[in-house]
Amino acid sequence: MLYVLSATYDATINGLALKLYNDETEKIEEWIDGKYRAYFLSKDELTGIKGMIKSEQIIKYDALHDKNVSLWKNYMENPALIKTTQEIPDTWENHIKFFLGYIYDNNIKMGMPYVRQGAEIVFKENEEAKKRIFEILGKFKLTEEDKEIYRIWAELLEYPAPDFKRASLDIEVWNDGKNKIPVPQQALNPVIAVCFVSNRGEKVALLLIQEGKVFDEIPDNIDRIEFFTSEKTLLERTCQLINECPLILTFNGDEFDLPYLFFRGLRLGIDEEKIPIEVRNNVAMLTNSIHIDLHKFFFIKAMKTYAFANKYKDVSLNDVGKALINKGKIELNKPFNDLTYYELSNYCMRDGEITLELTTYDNDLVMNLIIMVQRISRLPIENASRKNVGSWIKNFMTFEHRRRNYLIPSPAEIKSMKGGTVSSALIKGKKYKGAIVFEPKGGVHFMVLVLDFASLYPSIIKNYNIGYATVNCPHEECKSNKVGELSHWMCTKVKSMESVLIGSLKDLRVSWYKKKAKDKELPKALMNWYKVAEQSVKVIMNASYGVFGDENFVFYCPPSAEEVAAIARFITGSTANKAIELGLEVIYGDTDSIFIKNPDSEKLKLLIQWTQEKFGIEFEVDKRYRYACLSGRKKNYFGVKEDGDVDVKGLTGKKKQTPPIIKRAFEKSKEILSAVHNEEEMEKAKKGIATLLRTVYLTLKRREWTDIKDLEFNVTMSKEVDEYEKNVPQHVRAAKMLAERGYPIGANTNISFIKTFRYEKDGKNMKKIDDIKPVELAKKEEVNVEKYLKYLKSTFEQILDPMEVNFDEEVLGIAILDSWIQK
DNA sequence: GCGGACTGCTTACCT
DNA sequence: ACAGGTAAGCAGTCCGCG
Repeated sequence: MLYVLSATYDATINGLALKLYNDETEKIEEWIDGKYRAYFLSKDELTGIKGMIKSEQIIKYDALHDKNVSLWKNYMENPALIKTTQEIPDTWENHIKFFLGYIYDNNIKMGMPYVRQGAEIVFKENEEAKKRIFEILGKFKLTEEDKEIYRIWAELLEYPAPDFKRASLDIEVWNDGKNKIPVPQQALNPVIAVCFVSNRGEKVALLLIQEGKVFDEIPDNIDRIEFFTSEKTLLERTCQLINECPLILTFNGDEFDLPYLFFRGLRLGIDEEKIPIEVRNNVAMLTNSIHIDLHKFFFIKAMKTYAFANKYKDVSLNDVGKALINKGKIELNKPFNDLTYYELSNYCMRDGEITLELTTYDNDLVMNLIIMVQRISRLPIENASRKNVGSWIKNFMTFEHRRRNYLIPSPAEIKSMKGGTVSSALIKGKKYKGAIVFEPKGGVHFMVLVLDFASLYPSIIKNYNIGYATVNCPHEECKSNKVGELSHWMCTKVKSMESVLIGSLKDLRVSWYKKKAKDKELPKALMNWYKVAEQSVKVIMNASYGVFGDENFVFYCPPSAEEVAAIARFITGSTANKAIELGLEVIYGDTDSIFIKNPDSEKLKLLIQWTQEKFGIEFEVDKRYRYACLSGRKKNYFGVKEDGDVDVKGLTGKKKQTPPIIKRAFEKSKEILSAVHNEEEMEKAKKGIATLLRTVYLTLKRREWTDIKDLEFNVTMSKEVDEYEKNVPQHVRAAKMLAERGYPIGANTNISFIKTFRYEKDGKNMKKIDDIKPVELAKKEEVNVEKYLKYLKSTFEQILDPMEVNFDEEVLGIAILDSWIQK
């Protein structure tokens, strides 16, 4: 079968080219269509437009005004010419990319199986999947119109995907260790090593023979090493291997490996046509195969937080590898040039292995996530794996407009008709008021239940018919349909597209995929597939409300976003009030959750019943804490589950910037706290933690740490050094020091620094000044121990305060006494 | 000229 | 280019004092 992975505009034929993956030959095939012409719409008949081939009159439904409109559909010679029409007033749909328009108008199911039929390709149905879809649809009571949408989603989610053949590619470039990062566009230094690792078991290293380098033992984890005396031949061989593999995976290949190969190839006199790499703005495409840059994929914020639960902190191969497959980069202590052939190929091969395995671990989870996102978003795989959720949602909503023959409104039209927000945010600079967070009751609470609303925001979008067309709709009779505190009203006559698209995905997830993902009765492969489906939908669900409040989103609609948040406050707020009214003890709650201490089961049942009936949203016990320890600060607590698992939320000890010496103490405290079942054991735990902290305190005080790296703060520098205009934070100062010494420092790098001090002349006296230094430059004597003790204290106060332990008296008191006795 | 109070910036977290 | 709400620490500024 042929899986549609990619769609592009091909200027040489002025048409569309699809890339299809053949799962029998494991090769990419091409399919082209030179007939399709892009078009735009206009209110009036237009004449004298350059490149216009023909026009016809059509009818579209205008959702903003809830009426049909007669428009002119103007076909254009080529997509470049459409751009020139964007400034003409009363025109629509001239921002749509050629290949996306093609996908919409021809209902190309991206990522789905097709077969050839003569010159055409047709969708290949799968009987087993069809049976399951039938079963799924039976679970819902739906109108015919809605049923079709559920069916379309279910089809995309149910059809199996093949085990795609793929290989990772990694290159190493000559470097003399002076910390200069090689610039791809210049490609001054030779490529000395190239590695390919495929999921069919092949591991190949291409090495450049260098003068003076010793031939040592070849690592046994490599199938094949090919040595080259000429770099040009090595690159030609690389191109050949790229062409032979349908999918090429890299980590940062968009910005480095592929452009480097391309420009280096040109520099060595290889014909541009013979290099199968197309370097574009921040993206590198392959002519005959498909390139997926995993750095881009793991950088997608929604993926990072919702699919991978923030397990990796910075998006580096080392960090992601360690976090997801427990495999990090090989640490080097000398420049590439000084490595032996063995060391070099081993290093390069490891990077290649990590890159490949990131897509194969857990039954090809990541590869399947990419395919699933491609299907739901209906984007070419290169776009789906690089673009953020906003692009996914934009694309499937645009698709749905074309499918229903709706006019796609311009962002300006939505904005001018729907206006702005009416509430004010608590945070300066934000557009509207968001979620409610209850004041936590600080202290240790035994037996705490956490109840929450399943997919609260998507459920609100569905149940309250939120959308750009339905919020503050043009009908007089809808104006009284208000919920919560805001003045916006929702349409009672027309269902919003958002409520159907997002509501159906939510329904499918809640009543099918969530259960099936855990169903051990199912064949293993199917259960795994369901896990992927469940996760992909979750990622999209969690972001679905936010996009409506993002001014860059094409269907940006501030009142929609604001109304969703307001209804959520209303729902969670009334639920908490009802709980109190029933005599339950609410100790905390955040956005969609409510923490109840030791509830009476009858009262709890009543609350759940009341809530389900009143709001029609699943409200259930999500977690049971043997005890929860609330620091008294919002978004800042830990809870110990019945199995002893410790859930830590927002505490400083868990933050990535916290120095390892303090983090380790925090982890040990978690172990101690995990064992606590009652008040008595809690008393013991308090003593255990005090003893633990005393040790850390003394280690710091006596400067007895073994490695200064234990003291480093790890902070991400999110911008370039010179973009910090308002002030210069500590980590940026550290970055500057490193940059001066030639270290490669740029945006999104992690900066490790030590808090230090120095003396400065103050008249006749010397004055102590707080300072910082990059860990690479800091010396033991300079360490500002006082700062670390302060940080230790504030980190642990978050758990000691609620446990009624006084840091100074009960922890330091012991420590001071202890150090006095020892002297 | 000094130092505390205050604001704003930045990062990392929560839902 | 999803959203807003919160904690914490630091940079820089304001302001009263004298």
